[in-house]
Amino acid sequence: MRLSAPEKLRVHTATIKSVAKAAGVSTATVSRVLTGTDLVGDELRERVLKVVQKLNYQPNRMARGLRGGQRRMIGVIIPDLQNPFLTGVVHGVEAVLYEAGYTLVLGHSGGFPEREQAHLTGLRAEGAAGLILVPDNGDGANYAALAAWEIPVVAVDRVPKGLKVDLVSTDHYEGARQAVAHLISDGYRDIALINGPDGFSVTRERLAGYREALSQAKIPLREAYVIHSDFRQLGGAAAMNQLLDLPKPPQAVLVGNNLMTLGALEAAHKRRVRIPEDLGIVGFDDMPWAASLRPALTVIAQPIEELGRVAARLLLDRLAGKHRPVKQVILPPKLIVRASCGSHPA
Amino acid sequence: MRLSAPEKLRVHTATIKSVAKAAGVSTATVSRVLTGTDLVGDELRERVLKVVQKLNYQPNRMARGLRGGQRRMIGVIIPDLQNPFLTGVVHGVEAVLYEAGYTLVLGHSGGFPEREQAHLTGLRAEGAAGLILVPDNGDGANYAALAAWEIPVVAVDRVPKGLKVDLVSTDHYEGARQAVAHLISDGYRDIALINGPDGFSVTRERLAGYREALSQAKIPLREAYVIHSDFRQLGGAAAMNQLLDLPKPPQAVLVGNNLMTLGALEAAHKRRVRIPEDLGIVGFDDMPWAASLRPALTVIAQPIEELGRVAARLLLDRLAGKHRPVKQVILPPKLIVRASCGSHPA
DNA sequence: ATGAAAGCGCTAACAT
DNA sequence: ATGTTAGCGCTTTCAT
Repeated sequence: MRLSAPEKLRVHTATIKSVAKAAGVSTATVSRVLTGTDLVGDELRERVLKVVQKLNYQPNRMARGLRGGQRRMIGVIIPDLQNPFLTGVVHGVEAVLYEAGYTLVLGHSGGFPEREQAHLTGLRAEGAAGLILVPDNGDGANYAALAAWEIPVVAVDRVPKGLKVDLVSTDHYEGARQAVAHLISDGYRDIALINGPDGFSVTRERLAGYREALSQAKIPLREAYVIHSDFRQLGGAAAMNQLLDLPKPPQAVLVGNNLMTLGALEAAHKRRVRIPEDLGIVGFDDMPWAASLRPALTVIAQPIEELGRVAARLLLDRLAGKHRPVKQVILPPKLIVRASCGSHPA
Repeated sequence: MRLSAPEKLRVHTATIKSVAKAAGVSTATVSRVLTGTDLVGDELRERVLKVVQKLNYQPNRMARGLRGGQRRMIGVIIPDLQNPFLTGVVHGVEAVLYEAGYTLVLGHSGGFPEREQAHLTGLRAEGAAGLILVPDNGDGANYAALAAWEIPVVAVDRVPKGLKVDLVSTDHYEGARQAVAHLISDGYRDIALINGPDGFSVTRERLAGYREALSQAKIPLREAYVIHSDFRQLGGAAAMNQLLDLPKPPQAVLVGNNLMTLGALEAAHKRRVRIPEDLGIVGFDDMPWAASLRPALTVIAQPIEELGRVAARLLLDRLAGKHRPVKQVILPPKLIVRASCGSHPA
């Protein structure tokens, strides 16, 4: 698709040339005034500034970038714009990046590897200085090109397949272990796990934590109690239904993210399961609505914004030219006990 | 802040020149092959494509844009990245824009007018082809510059001060009217409104709808029942507390957005107010968690993604060069009755 | 301290 | 059908 009138569409904007002419100086002087790279006499500086003001002149970033200048743009790619965990991370990233004078460009893949790819190549063409990535569940082919493209990359929450980069993540193993241990101490024994999709690092780690807590309490693991869902609300509901349809339904469930928890809760309500009497629930992520749910939700809270802030700082370090080995920062989760699980009448 | 080693940082990337040399053709031929503007002989085309592949060449968008080419980037600015209503709108925008081959660059102001300003000038420098804007509550000074900058702009949800542009919005007047009328039909008479901040168009319209419904039922409006809050969770809680502290607290409340509703609900729970027996609640926006709240929430649902889609289409029209007068598209809201209001024992 | 001029990577007008 | 070249708006030597 081409624009209909490419020529006419050109907006008449002030350029460095028009400013120079109006101020009666050379373009170099204007550039110097604006970038502050070199001293300019007070009189000329004044004149230039005045004209810039009057013409509402704004240097063209493309032209600037072209001349080999510093790139001040950071790409951030997340799989889902509507997942509050992810937007929370972005919020943290931005707080730090903005402070450091970088612009953030946000892309999201919506679960389509080709979109992630499109954003990747787009950001490259746009000259992004660095990349913060919450990897989607592709086969890693996406990242092959990224490896060749030598800009700093930091991954958040999940390990990108086939890419050796810095990683910031919560300790999902410990989170799952704590949650299940808490449920056990409440008297629940038949405990299920609604986990993320197969293939994610988070998914593996949570499963490991779940196993550990069970084995610690000498409770055998039942395959039917571990379900792989899709991080989405509908998936959570489907998983819960599947569990409740079992000949021997679980007494408690640990759900692997915020949206799936919402779905699971809804499904339980529909079937008139009483929580926490008939079924205890612990969810991952403490969301603004967690306390207002029916019943108020016990959660494993991740330090969401901190994940983003740390990721941004790691990137800034690399951007500053620090060469150090690839690093993993693992932040601790926190159990927040509310009303969705309680003493089980075992 | 300057990068420490600007020179060394330049990533060695294939350019059109290196491709041309490697393929033994001129740069013009490479350009022609890649843009498809002109026919190129099969043999050369083959050769070029092969080299492009091998060198993993990616045309530099900045250089392209600089040459007066079409701009394919659309800026989207929202006040709050963490408000699911807003991310829902962006989702709708993107669906359409992506289809049309545009890239979306997302910025958010976080309630700071200077950040909105920064994004505006940034997008301008970056050469954005158009802008979709959910205005923040500034004094309109931000948009003065925007008016001079002659690119298409579409506003969503709120009327930007001092800017005459296309607008897409829900019928907030009708939404508020319906909600209050429903509460009245349920037997509630003392009905409060937790509204948005003063100065927003939405705020005015909802107040008008609220007034209309009351006057229709011949219920006098009480000033103390109308509270201006801030669209955030804490604000909603504070407003609810203020209402419940009144000598004569309301029997029902209409809350002006999703996050404030969460806060209001939490505050009511803390004070052990029974809903809907003691207090009926209707909230704006149907969110994924609305049905799982305690109690399930009656809401005025906005066609969130549709708002975004329509906005994107309006922008695409203008981008295609269609000149038509400024237009307002007002979409209908929908009342969804759940359990947070019910027959009131009047 | 200031100006002239080269050149960033690319496309398009002009040659051939 | 292909190559040569000018120039997009800017920064940055290199002169002066």
